[in-house]
Amino acid sequence: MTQSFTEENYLKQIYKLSKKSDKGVSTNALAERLDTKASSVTDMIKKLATKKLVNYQKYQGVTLTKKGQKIAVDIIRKHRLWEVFLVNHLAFGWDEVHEVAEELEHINSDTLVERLDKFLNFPKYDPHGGPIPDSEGNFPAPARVKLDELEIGKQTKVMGITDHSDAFLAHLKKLNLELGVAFQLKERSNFDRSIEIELNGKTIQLSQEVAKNIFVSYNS
Amino acid sequence: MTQSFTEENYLKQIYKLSKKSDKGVSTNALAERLDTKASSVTDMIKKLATKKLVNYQKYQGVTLTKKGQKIAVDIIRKHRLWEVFLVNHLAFGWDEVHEVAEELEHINSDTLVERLDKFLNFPKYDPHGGPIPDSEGNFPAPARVKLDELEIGKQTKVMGITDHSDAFLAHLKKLNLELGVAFQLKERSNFDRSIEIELNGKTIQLSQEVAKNIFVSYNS
DNA sequence: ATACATTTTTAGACTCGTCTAAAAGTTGTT
DNA sequence: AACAACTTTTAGACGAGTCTAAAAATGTAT
Repeated sequence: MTQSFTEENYLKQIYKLSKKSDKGVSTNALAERLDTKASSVTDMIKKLATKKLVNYQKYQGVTLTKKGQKIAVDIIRKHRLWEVFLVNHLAFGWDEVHEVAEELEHINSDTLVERLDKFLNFPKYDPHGGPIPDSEGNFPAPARVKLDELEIGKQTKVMGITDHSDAFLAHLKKLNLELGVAFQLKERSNFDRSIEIELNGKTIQLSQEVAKNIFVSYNS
Repeated sequence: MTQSFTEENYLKQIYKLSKKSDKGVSTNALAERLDTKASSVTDMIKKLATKKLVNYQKYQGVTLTKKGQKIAVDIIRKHRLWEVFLVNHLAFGWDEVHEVAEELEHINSDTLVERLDKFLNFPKYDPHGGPIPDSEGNFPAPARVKLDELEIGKQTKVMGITDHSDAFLAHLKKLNLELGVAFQLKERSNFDRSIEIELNGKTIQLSQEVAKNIFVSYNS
């Protein structure tokens, strides 16, 4: 069975949104991400459900089946491999890359993907730090990135720090930011690159200085 | 203005077919190439005509406008550049390449194409010998290929010979195969690679031995 | 030059993915 | 538990690209 460009985009977005919470993905959330209307989303979800790519019950949101998940992960694999190619070999900046990769990820050829992977030397992470799944769909351990460079919106976890001074440790302690603590990056100021994170329902501000010294996991 | 995947394929095929003769391209020929029905072709041609990409009068076949031609040549450029990439860098065989390039040629990014061109070192010919137009749409001089390696169906011209013996020259003379003579390659036997060409309305058989010693132009 | 064969176009219908407007279901508040 | 607010689904329509069947135009014989 084969999917259209459009179906693939739905599956990819369902995948991404279902990482953010463990409930089914809502119609509205999907509509917003795909820049379309809720009614269109309902239609497409029904279609994907008949293809056994998603689990769906009216009003209850949607989740991917094993089959649907495999396809979604495969698209992410392709997307990230192409990003590596564009940045490492075609001199694209990490910020120019996304749009083009968005098109390339739908090219359909297993041979192409495997040979590209080999050509790129089997990279584990894309230029943004995103882990690249292998052809079986297994992700490598999440990459560590500086919190200062994390993408807005990411759900993440404290993996380590670079500054081990007592002052810094004390500062973190006061904020309850210990190793392994999970939180979400909400905003980054254009002015001073200070950030706002949400931890246990509380919103906390961090300066760029602090953010630079914290390593967090970069998840898919 | 932007074109769909499908429109681009129509333009490309119209371009290719109009090289074969100087009349307008017929609806049926196009239908066969695009693996669709004549009625569908008529519909699409009307649409392309309103977009000023083709010249069209009912029952009189179709030709490309300047605009349409530019788009077609651009797609050929992309197709051939990707072929070079696949063969030279991803270890594809020249025969595995076409299908994938057929998809890649529709990726839409000028930046991508120009950087790919640079990465590949501005190649002039693709792995089959097809000339690669520059970004302005200008083709380099046609490549010379051995007649033994020319694709079936190609309209071509004698560009040179490698065997200069009297016997060979006499043989060619008898067949009217002189420098500059135009003809079309009709068939190649799977058994002994002898070929059949059409020259001035006459069909002529040539052994592989002869074909190997004749250079012909490889046109777009 | 008329009749037959072939090519091309039209007419109407279908699928895919989308939309708007309205109905139905869910959630939160009091 | 009932109302309001929001979310989701349904119903009906549309554009793109395709199809079949039939009509119109063109080409080819004799």
